[in-house]
Amino acid sequence: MAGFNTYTISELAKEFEVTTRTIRFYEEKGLLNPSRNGQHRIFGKSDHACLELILRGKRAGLSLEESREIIQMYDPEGDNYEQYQFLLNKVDERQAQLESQIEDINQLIAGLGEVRNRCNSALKKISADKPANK
Amino acid sequence: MAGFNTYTISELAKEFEVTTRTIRFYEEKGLLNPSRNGQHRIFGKSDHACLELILRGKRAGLSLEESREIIQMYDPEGDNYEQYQFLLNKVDERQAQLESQIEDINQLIAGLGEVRNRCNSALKKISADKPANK
DNA sequence: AAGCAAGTTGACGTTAACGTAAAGGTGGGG
DNA sequence: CCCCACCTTTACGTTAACGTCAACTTGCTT
Repeated sequence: MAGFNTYTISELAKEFEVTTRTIRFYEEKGLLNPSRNGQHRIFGKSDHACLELILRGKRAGLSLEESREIIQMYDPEGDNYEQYQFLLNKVDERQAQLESQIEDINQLIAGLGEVRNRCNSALKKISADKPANK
Repeated sequence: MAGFNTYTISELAKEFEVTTRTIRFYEEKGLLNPSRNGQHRIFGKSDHACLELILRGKRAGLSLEESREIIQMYDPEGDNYEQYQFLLNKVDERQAQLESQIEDINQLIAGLGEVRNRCNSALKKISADKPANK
């Protein structure tokens, strides 16, 4: 262990249940920016937050590129009026996409509800055909 | 065109905006089961429904394997009590997974809300520093 | 007959997201 | 001093999900 809000690569790996290879890969892709102590990587609070976001994005079905885009929103490049307006638009776009994704998932769930109904009907019919055990 | 509820490969491709290669690939993987007129594929209503489900699953971030699993739920293999019970469990599992996926997405959206707030604050500050145009 | 659009089967190429093995530096404990 | 656990870089391997030719057949149309 090094400082306070810092992590070694294996600490991060253990906490988020990923391999060290995965973490190095995310760094390669520019999604994490650890500092160095000689050769060794030192991950800070922001790396921790980024990794959390990446993995959440992954569970949500986002690609690393999409997660990177979201990460960049948290850390805007310019600071003038147009930049912020542009960023707000991007935020809205991304939110719309995520919401339409929720719709798709809800439709899948609705479909499963239909399957469940059929199952229950079939089970009822079976137990009606077999009134043996009562 | 052939019959009533049937489609050629390019009709399906056009309707769902995918390539014919994609459709053949899904057949290769056993996700679609077109009948044949000689060499030519003839897709029916169930193929149409499956393709719709596959693409919805894709937008939701599911792999083809996961979509296949869901498809198989619609068309149960056995028909005895245990089979239906087993299927009901699978349905519940999958639904739970989809719901937790929605949670992840909602957290991403919440994060975007934070970004939006920061943006708006920054914009307010900028327009406060520049009361030139009243 | 000739050609063109639409379909077919291989077969190899590509990208993303890592896995996995090789070969080596580095600080502490026995 | 030597081993061990942990870290490093380099590099090739792998899987999913198609893309992209190439080389045909088939049916219609001119």
